[in-house]
Amino acid sequence: MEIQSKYNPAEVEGKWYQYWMDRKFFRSVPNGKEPYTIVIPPPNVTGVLHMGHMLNNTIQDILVRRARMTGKNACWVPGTDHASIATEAKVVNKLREQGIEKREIGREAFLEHALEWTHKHGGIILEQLKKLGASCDWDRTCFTMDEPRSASVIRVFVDLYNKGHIYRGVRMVNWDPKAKTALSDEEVIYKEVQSKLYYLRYLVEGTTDQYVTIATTRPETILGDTAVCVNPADERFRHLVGKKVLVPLINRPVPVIEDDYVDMEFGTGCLKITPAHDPNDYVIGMKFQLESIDIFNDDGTLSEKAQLYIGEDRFDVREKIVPALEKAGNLVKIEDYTNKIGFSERTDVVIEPKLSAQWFLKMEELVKPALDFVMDDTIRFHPAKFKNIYKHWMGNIKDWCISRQLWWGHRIPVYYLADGSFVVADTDTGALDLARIKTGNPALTIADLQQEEDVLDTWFSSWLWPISVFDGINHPDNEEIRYYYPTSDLITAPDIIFFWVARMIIAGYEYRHDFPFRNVYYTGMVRDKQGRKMSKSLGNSPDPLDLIDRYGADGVRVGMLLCSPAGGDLLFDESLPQQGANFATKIWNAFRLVKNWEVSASIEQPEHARLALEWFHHKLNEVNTTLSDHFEKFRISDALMLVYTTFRDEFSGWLLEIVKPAWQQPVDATTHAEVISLFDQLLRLMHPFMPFITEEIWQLLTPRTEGESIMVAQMPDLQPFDTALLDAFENMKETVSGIRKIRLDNNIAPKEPLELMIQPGDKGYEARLASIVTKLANLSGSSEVSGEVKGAYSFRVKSTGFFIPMDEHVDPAEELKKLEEELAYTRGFLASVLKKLENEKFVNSAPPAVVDKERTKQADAEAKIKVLEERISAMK
RNA sequence: GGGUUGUUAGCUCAGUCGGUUCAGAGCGCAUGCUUCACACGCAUGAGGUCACUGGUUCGAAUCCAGUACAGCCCA
Repeated sequence: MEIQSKYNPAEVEGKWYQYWMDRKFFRSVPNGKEPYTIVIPPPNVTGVLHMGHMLNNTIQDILVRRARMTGKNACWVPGTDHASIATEAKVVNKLREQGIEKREIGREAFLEHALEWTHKHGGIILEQLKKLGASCDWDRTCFTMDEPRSASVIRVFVDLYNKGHIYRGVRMVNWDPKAKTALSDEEVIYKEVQSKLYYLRYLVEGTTDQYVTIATTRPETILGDTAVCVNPADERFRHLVGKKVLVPLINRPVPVIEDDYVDMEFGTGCLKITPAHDPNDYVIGMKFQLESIDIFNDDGTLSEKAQLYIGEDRFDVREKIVPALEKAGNLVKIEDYTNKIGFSERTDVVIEPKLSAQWFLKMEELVKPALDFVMDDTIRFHPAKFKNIYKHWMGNIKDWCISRQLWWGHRIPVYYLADGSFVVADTDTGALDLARIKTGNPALTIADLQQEEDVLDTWFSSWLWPISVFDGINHPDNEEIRYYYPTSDLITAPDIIFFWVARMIIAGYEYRHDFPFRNVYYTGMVRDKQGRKMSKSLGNSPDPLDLIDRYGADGVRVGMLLCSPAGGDLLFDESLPQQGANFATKIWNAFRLVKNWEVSASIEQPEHARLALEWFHHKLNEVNTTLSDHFEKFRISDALMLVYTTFRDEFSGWLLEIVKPAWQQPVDATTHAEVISLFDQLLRLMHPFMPFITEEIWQLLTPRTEGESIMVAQMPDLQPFDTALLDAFENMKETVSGIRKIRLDNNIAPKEPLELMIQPGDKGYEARLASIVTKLANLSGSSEVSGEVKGAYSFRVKSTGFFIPMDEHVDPAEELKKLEEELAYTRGFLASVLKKLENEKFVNSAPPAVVDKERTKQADAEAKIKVLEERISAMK
């Protein structure tokens, strides 16, 4: 067989993905096996794959592939969400470029444009995931606005309304003046900005020279002021309480009130109150029954109620009102000031707190089981530190504003009657029936009902995702939901712990009376090398597909994981996928070595090969056991590092080097067959991390029948291992390293054979492994001695002394110096052990096992000191 | 401002709930090697008062308290 000297990921990866697809290996249907289920965090339908997706989906694929190979019925459900605000914004922009305004064409036509957009862009991200190797069951691909999912959302809204959990209320919401919609608190990003603090003085009514000075960062909002507030304990302003002051420029008289909310230390200690445009002022406004004057239009321009600057943008007005105030004699001073301002996550404009009528979901009752079952580890968070954050949020939960003033989304199933009252039903005919009953008027028609214009928050559909992808809302008893729910693991980023994770848990308990997933694994955020978030504006995010082109999907997958502990950020650098690609090459080269051996049935298996293979069997069992433990604890990075070092160091570095026949010599058939078998098992352990190269090599390693694949092969069984043999082998490695070091220090070529003499102690050397040392260290021979060897280099492993006689090379003074350093170190170590053992309290109170270990250390150190002392005295 | 998490090698991080020669890994760095699968490699090595200060304990990177600094969440 001809094997290419270079591994070519681009060729191999496409081929095998198609092979898996053609044979429906990703497909899952309920059967008698234990299910393993992951629902994908649905990416935004208009988005493209970014580095966060790469990390997130790599981890999911690793878990799913491993589950499949450990006998489970693995099901990974892909899908996308409709992303109300982001998608609507993109469609609006696109239409605007064509000179079309959303309002002009109306809701129906707009939705057609949005759907068209979705069809055009919606599949891109899922196609990109295929390049990564994602083993999703593509037949199950869902969309939050497809038919079953939409019906689920509407059904849940109606149900929660009927249970009394949903209400309509006027609240101060986060208003996005660009998208012209309310946002939930979680969609607001607070950023620190350099702004100004303006000190303005208000004339006390009925005087001509008495003023009160307030400080504000938003001078334009004075037009909506309806009070000035001071702290009741503040002597400076006592005389003003109960009087009125005049709002500058418009001379509206407003009362001076007192409330201990006001911080006496901040600004002037005197606070202007604008109930319509500040959440805290709103609370005070309610308390004192102040008038609310809404001076802004929905697009952030000033309304007629502002009296001045009508129709002008809020930021333009800020520029203009300052000179006007100065001219009117109301501006006292301006200071630089740093504060945090909320920005829209989607449109990045400054959020305007605004009073408006919205739909809310009451959270207080719903969160109860969702909080308890996380705190008692029914649902486990990895890492567990996120439990605290979760608890804090759940404990301080506020009602969820679920309405959005948009068209792209699930239209709220509320139908208004002419008198402003409303009915809630999942269809318009259902609503009509309810309306007829409610009004007692059987003559009502659908035309008499006006459906709510607003749509639901996108998260109001994603929170049902683990249920709705199996159609468990519409058909709660269907076979799929009963088989796949609860799902196994959720892999997501911590920044949506409230948006999504918490709410899915809430919905799970409300609609399935059970948790939606057993484990939640929080990935870190992918940052650049300097620790900055990857963003389009910084241009510091590599294109994932370009990375796959250059390093192969396997290389990128390994690179993403090499350095990403759960919950910890990943500082991405191209050296990481480079390292992954290098590792793929390493595997390929090991394969070439093994596959290019000439095999001879007529030669005996050498002793060193037999021993090394026996050792590696045990090593593999040990690794497999540790690997299972890592996976159980979601230490995915550690798991990868383990297979990485096992393949590179133990398999390639030790095993293959030992069994490798001499140049152009054949290998015996027994050794060859065993190496192939061990290689096969290693490939299985590595497959979840590097699906493509492992499949390619697995298929070439031995003849396979049509339809076979490593991805549906089973992982090696967990078996016990001989730790004594593993320990002995580690000592052997130390011996070989000791000889190599002597060669390096003395410039002795590897080709030059050396003679080794061994002075056995009670530890550090096992004669049965001698043949391996002889091969690896290129020894001309080895023999046991009982005493000192003169004119030799020496080193020790445990209490065994090793000598390389080299009269012509050895510098006795140098050798003596090394020995004395080693002796001093060992004596120091012994002293610290004795200090413990001579301490009665230690001997009496420490566990016997610990004391025994100390005694062992003592004995080992004493033996080594004896060896060293003998050696030193012999040299003198 | 409130809450919360962290601070271990040049960098990124482990350290499995106080005890194996426990101070580790990967990368990077240094030195040597074009050795026959692999220089995308191999061999060997250097690097750390475990942020600081106290306390508990026979014993602390690990537990407790405080300090400094940093991050995250919330207002």
